[in-house]
Amino acid sequence: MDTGCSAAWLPADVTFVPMARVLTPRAEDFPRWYQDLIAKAELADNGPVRGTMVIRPTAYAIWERMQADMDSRIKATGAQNAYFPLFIPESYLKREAEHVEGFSPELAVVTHGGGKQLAEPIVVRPTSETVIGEFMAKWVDSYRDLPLLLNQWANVVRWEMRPRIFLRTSEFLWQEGHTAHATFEDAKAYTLKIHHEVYERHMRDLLAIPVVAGRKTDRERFAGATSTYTLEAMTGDGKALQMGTSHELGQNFARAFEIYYSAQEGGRKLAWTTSWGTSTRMLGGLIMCHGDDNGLRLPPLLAPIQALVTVVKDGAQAAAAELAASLEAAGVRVKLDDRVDVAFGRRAVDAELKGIPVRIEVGPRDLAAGTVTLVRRTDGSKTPVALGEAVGAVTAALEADQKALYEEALATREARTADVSTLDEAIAAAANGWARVPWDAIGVDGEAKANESAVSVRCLYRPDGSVPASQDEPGLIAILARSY
RNA sequence: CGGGGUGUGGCGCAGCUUGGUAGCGCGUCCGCUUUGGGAGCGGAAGGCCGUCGGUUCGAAUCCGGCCACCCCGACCA
Repeated sequence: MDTGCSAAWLPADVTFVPMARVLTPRAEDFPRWYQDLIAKAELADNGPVRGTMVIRPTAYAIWERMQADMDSRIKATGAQNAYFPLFIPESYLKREAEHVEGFSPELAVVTHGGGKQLAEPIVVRPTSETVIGEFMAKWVDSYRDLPLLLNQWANVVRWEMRPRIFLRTSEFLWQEGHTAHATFEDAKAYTLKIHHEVYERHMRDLLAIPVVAGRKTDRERFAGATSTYTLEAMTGDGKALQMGTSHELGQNFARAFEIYYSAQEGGRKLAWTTSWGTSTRMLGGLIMCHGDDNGLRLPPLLAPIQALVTVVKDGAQAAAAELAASLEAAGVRVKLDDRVDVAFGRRAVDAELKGIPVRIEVGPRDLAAGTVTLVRRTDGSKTPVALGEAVGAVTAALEADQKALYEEALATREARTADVSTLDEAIAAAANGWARVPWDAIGVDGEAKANESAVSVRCLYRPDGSVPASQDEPGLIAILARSY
């Protein structure tokens, strides 16, 4: 473990006694590490009902920043926010055959209200295609009403058999977009725009997580969709995690809910709809992608607190407060930790657990030398910096570490991705990471076989990286992996 | 639902085989000393031992029922 003894005022030969183990190391027991981290960094708790979670302020602040970024990107595509009810008549779900079939095993159904049995059961929304479809039908009359671009931030409920905080809980928070278009081409173009310009960029630029953008196989397609696109991230244990998804719904829901419009050229036409979502699962992806044995590591652009100015001990308060003020003036999200009555080590460990990108230690010995100590969470480095250059050093570190985290995640993913050419090789490779294999060598039969080994086809894409229009295109590349 | 396991202060556990009325670590609270990588010492609070019943003079411990949760197999953002 890096005990970080390189500060200027320490002789080079000094070593600290390794501190007590804070988390179960990832290599020893990854699921345990994940749970330890969530508990010790105060990110979340399990709720009283199995499968539910309490998102604590530390994690919620991260979610709020994800929301803010995503929300502005979504609005930039022209969509507007709205809110639809939590309760959906059960009959709505039943209107789209494949949709009910896909969701019925995980529905929470309300049968009683006001002390009486309800005439018609009410479903707690697992997703809102159906209610929104109903209202789109009401609101769309003319081609002039299209495209209709809606988004909502909401909670949804899907009864889960095997819950895991953030990754799979019975209730989670998300944004779900729903749009209606006049033509297939327009619907498709919009879906891909969300897929690439909103989701992929959000994940890459804000979360610093490299994702593979591809198409789901027919087997993995969303219930009721004609095409499902996905963004897959690699977790720290070499599995795959679906970070977001967009669907072309064809005219399935338009037909079920009668979303017709009067066309410019005359006649009554059926609209084409889409839906797309990202959820609090991204918090789990963030932890699993960037976390290390000392805790979470937050990308600076995402971090609610980017820099923590730590007063090491009495006598440095004034200088630390002044530095914090300078950082704030420079646009850095900074917090001052002047709790000198709490042991320094505890405060340092806590900041590391929570993934605060940089810490600036200000102590009497630093000040005597006219410096402060810059500690970077990303690589654990400790560097003395002249007091007058601290603000610049912090902003430079934040900028560099946003990139460094992405590069590290990308390098790790590539190192754990095996290029293979047969199904057997792919299944074997999936034991330790991802397998990249020609889809023609797998096929629907191979996909079924892989599933028997708990390996799934995560997505398909063309050699040039673009998203295929069908899984039947020749020459596609498949990613096979175990998944969450 | 099939297989395996666990229920003991807030958290993690021991005690159970060989019944005698509950203990440890962490955390919390108070005090003093500390403070450059999870501080030390002293003191304190906190538990109907999952639940119901049985055996017994006496049950956390033995017996039976029930409940809950966890892990492994069938779904998903």
